[in-house]
Amino acid sequence: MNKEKQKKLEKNGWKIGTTKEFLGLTDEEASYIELKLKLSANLKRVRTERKLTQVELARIIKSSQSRVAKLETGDPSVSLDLIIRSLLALGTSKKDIARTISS
Amino acid sequence: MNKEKQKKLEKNGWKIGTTKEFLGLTDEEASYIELKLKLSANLKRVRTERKLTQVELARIIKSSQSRVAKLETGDPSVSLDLIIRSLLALGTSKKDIARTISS
DNA sequence: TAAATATATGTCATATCTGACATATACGCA
DNA sequence: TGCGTATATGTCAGATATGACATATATTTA
Repeated sequence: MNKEKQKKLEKNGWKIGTTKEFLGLTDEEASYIELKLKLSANLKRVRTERKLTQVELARIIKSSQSRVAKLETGDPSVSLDLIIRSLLALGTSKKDIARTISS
Repeated sequence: MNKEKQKKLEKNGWKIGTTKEFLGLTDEEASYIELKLKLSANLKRVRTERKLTQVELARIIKSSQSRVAKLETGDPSVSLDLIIRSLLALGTSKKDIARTISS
């Protein structure tokens, strides 16, 4: 996949028009990235709601603080698998995950 | 993660009690696997509805027939990322994906 | 303000996922 | 039955994701 495009995408809040057309993403690519970003944002929301630090979450999911940071900032190196597993580890229900996806 | 457990899980239709307790999975593991299996089954459903062969789907997602077979049989070697991307490539909406997840 | 705490970024060796290939099995249908 | 077509399974080299670490940058607290 296209790491560079996604990296760019995550940084520009100043765009004119959609980032999708700016970067020339296909519909699938755009949807996929959008999905990941939504779930990442949700993960951060859930963690902070639970008043956990990134270090604490890292312990729970048996990872590291740096990876949690990457999870939450939508770093292109993180997989949907890890995002979903982290959400599940925090007790997020399937219904909530579904809600986030279709929102 | 635990490939062997999942591999077992996918084969036994004859279990007594839940596979989860039989295999000693944690709640997160069980939910995660269940999620993947649901989405895999959905992918197969969508493909056959569209009257596509595995070879044709493989072309669309730029993969191979064998990987498509693995996608659809819930092989432990396939990621959620690939399942989701395949569904998106077939035009499945986020709403539909969400429905599958919370079903 | 400074120090403490939390989060972000960069890098890397290793683990896991990937497409591709060979080959096996299943399912028609003549 | 055998033959054509579709799907499943096994393997592997190369690609991508991973946890861990160092370190930079925010953010909070005294």
